[in-house]
Amino acid sequence: MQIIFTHPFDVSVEEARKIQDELRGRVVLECVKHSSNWPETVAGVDVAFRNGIAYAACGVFSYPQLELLEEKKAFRRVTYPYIPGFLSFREIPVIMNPLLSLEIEPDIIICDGQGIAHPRSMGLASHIGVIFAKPTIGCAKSRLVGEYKEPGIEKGNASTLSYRGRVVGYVLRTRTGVKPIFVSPGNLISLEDAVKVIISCVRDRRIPEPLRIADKRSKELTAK
DNA sequence: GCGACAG
DNA sequence: ATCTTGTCGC
Repeated sequence: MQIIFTHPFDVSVEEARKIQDELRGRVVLECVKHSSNWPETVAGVDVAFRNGIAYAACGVFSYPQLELLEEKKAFRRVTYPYIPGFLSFREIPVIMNPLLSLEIEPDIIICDGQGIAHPRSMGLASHIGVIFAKPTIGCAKSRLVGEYKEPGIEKGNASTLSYRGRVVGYVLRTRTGVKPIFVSPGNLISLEDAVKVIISCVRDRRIPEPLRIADKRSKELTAK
């Protein structure tokens, strides 16, 4: 993969806000040129923390079989605190190298956080999507912004997530009786396709496979 | 000023 | 996110 837009990460909140406003203009909410069997591969990326060190893991999977094809990991000292709305600046530094060193370039990258369901439409997934000019999907375990009505208790139910009068994502019940997940497009993909892909990546757990495995792997790194 | 707030 | 024991439910 190639970086097509980069910037310094250890910035103040004011600078971070400016960067987000600048990157926002580069987000594309539709798929660009792809065949009927797109995507053929999807990647999941996640970061775990321990003692001031951030551990990242990313895995590339075949789609829709979801067989693990390649894995890349990395760790880095944490240099940015967690600030709601600025998660990107804390996680992207350590996620960068694993993504760059992948031999198999994934068609879509699934991120553990929001896509455009963000105060400035620049959640982690959108940020990563713009930096790499790749399709990305935000898949979060809880809400950052937006209103929605609780989806039905049964697996498969969903409701829209709206923010400032716009539908920015979907609240998906991936397991009966279990807390739903929040899906929003990151970049170069439509809301509909983002949801379809995520649904196809869900096996028998709440979290879609690519992300579940990446989460597992990053946490394993934490123990060593 | 008060409450909300991805990971 | 991380820390951390037991415990409820399929």
